Amino acid sequence: MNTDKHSQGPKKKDYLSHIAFDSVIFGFNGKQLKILVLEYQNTGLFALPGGFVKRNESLKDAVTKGVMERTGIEDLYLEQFHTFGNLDRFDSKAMERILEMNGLDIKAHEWLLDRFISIAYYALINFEEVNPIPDSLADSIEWYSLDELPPLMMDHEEIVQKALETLRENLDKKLLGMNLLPTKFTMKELQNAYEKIMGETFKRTAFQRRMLATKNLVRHEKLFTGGAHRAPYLYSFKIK
Amino acid sequence: MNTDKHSQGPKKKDYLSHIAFDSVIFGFNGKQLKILVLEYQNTGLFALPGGFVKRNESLKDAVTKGVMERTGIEDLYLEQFHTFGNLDRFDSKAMERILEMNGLDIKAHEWLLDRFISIAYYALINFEEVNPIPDSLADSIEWYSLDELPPLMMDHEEIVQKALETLRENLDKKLLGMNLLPTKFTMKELQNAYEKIMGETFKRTAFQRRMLATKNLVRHEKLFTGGAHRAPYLYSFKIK
DNA sequence: TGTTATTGTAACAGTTTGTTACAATAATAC
DNA sequence: GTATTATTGTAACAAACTGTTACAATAACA
Repeated sequence: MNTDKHSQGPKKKDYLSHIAFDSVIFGFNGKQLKILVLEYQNTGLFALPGGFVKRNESLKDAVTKGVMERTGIEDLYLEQFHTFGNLDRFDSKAMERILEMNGLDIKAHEWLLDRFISIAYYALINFEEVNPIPDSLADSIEWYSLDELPPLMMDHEEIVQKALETLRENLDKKLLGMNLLPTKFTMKELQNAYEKIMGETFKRTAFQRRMLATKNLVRHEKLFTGGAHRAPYLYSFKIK
Repeated sequence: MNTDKHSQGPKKKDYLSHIAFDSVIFGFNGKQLKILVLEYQNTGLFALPGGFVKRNESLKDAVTKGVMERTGIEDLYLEQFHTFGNLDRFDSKAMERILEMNGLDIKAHEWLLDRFISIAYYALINFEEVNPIPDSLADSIEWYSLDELPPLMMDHEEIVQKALETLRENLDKKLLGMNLLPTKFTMKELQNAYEKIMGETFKRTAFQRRMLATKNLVRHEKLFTGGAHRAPYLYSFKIK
């Protein structure tokens, strides 16, 4: 736990003004698709994990490091999908409240109340393999189902929607590189992931044939779960 | 022609610092695919048309207006495709030279020499239907074939590559909404556009059948070119 | 040794895509 | 007129892919 909770927040001189990033971290456990949401200290405000870009680091490094610091999750494969720049997208009142509730001086952090453009990234992860840790500004960090999201700050709901659209468009290409599933998984788990992400169901036999036809899967030993039926094979993604 | 050539450049207080945009304008005339490149006044520096975002306008409005001002082309359908934020992407020496050669005071425009993150957009247009006009900072604005591009400033060549990749991935979805072809066109012209953009050839009969199967085309009268052969039909895109 | 639930495939049909073939022309030459 | 030439619009067949049904091959348990 960070004990510097009430020490100084980000300093203007260290960061690029007007530039922020936000991340949509999709998590899956074989059954449900969720996303990671922060709740800010004593404010009732919910937001996506985000941050700012230091003057001396690349955008990509800033996002990789920033998401790690705010969630405690390492080795995320983050993919940029859109940059949000509407005029109404920044809510200085909310930001003021977050600063106030964290005992940070508003005058010293005035630059945070200005207009920001945000570059958004998404990632996929198996949420049973990670243990998210809230950063010093946040009260909690929790996995929420997409249909049970709390009201999110600013335009963060729009960001989630766009992330989901992009994820659906790229699923065939991206699932392989992502750690959404355990290293070894059954065909049923794979189908479940596809169905939950795409929001539609697939016929078992056609799905299985399509996946095997991609030549991206390696078959391993069978998985004996104790069920009174034929045991399924385990598969893993072929590394190209 | 802008006669304020040597008047003040963009003022720091009017713009969001550290934020720029760049555009890749693809042009096609039925035969060749080209992109629009600016050459800066007396510097030998070539760049994509770009600009900055005013504090009181949305990113989208800034790009729409900015591209119009720098190229003279109106009604472009611009599509955001990536945001570039590497550390090495800004070249302050080049920017200094551009200011100098345009008689702009470097001290007064120091903010332009700082690090910028750039949101990139692309557009498609029929380059015989427009007449690009260089803005006051630029010497010329010209259409260049992709394989005859001059060396571009900063990371602009990387931006062009990424634009081309995105365009290829989205061609089926995007061509319809874009004004790349004349209102009415033959199947051969459409195939030519596809081949030049995708960088590969297609079988005439299969291509024709695939296009007609999309139900996005309306057939019009025939086009009599004077050639000693059957006249092709003209088509236009169906507006959905 | 049955019974039950689930998995892996084969078989067939229906659809889409690749390839070849050929008839239907516009202009021109005679 | 009629033959010639280049190109276009489709049909016809094959190959590949997808949807659907059927069924054999199991793990565990009664």
